[in-house]
Formats: sequence, C-alpha cells, structure tokens
Amino acid sequence: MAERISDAEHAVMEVLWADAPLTANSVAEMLADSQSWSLPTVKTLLSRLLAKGALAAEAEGRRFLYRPIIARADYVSHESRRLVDRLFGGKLSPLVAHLAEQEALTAEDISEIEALLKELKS
Amino acid sequence: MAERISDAEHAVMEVLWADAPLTANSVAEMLADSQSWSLPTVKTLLSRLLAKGALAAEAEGRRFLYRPIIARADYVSHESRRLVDRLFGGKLSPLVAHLAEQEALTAEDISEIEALLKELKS
DNA sequence: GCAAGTCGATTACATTTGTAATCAATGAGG
DNA sequence: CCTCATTGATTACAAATGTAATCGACTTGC
Repeated sequence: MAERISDAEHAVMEVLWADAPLTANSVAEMLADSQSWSLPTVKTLLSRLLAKGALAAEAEGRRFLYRPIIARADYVSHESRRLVDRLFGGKLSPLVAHLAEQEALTAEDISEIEALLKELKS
Repeated sequence: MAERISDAEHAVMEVLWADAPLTANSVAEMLADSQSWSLPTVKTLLSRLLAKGALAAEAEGRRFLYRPIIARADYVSHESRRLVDRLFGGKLSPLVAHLAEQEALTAEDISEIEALLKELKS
C-alpha cells in the first residue's frame, strides 16, 4: 500500500483531488500559479505517483487521464495521525490546545468547533 | 533560522528535549530502545543538527555536551502549522471536523477540547 | 507524405536523508 | 613511554527527492 508521498507529489495530488481526471498538461497548468515547475517535472511527479499506486492513468487517445486512487480523506488521516503520534504522543487534544494557544482562534472558530463537538456527543 | 529537521534528527531532538545536556553516548543510549542506530549514526545526526543550528555543544573535557537551541514548543508549532496549512487551508476547524468524522476522537478528547475552548472564551 | 509539434518514457543530476565505516587526536592504564 | 580505548570529524554510499533535459513514437497541418 501507499508508499510515502513527498511534498512535491502532494501538490500534484491536491490538483487531482480538486478535479479529476486530468491530463498531464492540465495538471501542470493548474500548478502554474502555485509552483514554477516545468512540464517534464510535473510528468515525473505523475509517473512517480503512478508507480507508488497513488494514481491511476487511463489512456484517452494518445495521452493519459490521471485520477487519484487514494482518497484525500485517507491521506489526510494518515498524515494527521503521523503528526499527532510523533509530536503529541498520539493524543489529539494537545494538538488542538497547542494550535489554539498559538493562534487566537476567533470567536467564530471556537463556536464552529464547539458545534462540531456537540454534534459528536449526540 | 531552522532549516528543516528530518525524522531521524527529530528523534534525537526528542531525547535532548527530555533531558539535556547530554553526551553523544548518552543520547545513543537513550535512543537504544526506540531505534537501532550505531553510535556513529547518532553522532552524524548530532553533527547535522549542530550544523543546522538546532543544537549547541559545549566541551566538557574531551567530549561535548549537547543541548537544544530551538524550543520543542517552537518546533511543534512549526510542524503543526505546516500540517494545518498544507491539509486544511490553515483552518483548525476542518482538522477537528476531519478527526471527528474519522471518529478518531475519544470521549476524553472531546471533553478536553471543550474545556479548552471554554477557557479560551473567558 | 513529410515536417513540426505533442506526449509519455527514459535518463540525468544535485541535494537531502538514513546509515555507517574509518580516521585522527587525545587521554588513561600499565 | 607506549599501547589501547574513547570521541569527534571526515568520508562513504545508497535511496529518496526536486528538478529537468532528451529521446522516441505518434499526430496532424500542410
């Protein structure tokens, strides 16, 4: 399963999670404003993601349409867990506590999260 | 400031955050149960951390005592922020929402976070 | 039909990272 | 004194990563 996805690869995944399937060109285009990667670079990343089993490619005429195989939610869970394990001994509340302290959540943020939690308890 | 600290380096930092200053030997000893690194490996990691400005070393006789320069809290903040930015558009509530959906939150987590938020509002 | 463009595939190459062997200096035991 | 152990420094080297040039195959406009 899922070998590790690097930062650059992740940027490519985000594009495809937002909109898929896409050709290599479209992906490169989407990335143009955030990164300044050449087309070959983007294609390399696509190939690596394909090799890692994170993407599937289906031929459309003479080119490929790429689409994510792994779900964003799974990736996000995995990464979140990794961080929480590494830095907070696997406990979530310290993460929230830490971010909250750092960051002066707006009243609105707080309400939002409270609402979420209330929902959960029911 | 702080160049990026790799995973292996982070393990070394954790040891020194828990107890410092320590000699290279002591660090290696502390790591012995979690990792199986040779002493040279640990020393390489210490050198790299020194080069990155994450540690300071003070000579004690013919060896060095290493101590963290960057605070754990700063590192943790940095990494947490990085994750939240990368995966949740910088907003905390989607993180909580995500974890909630995954049912990764224990009842205890929920209570703790609620308490935290209540605290914040006052 | 053929030149020029378009694609994916292959190859490249520097840097970072993980992991460690080896070297050189120094200090300690005999 | 001299040998040996200890310790930091230097060097090594494969794998992963970031970034890209180049190649070869296939279209497509003339």
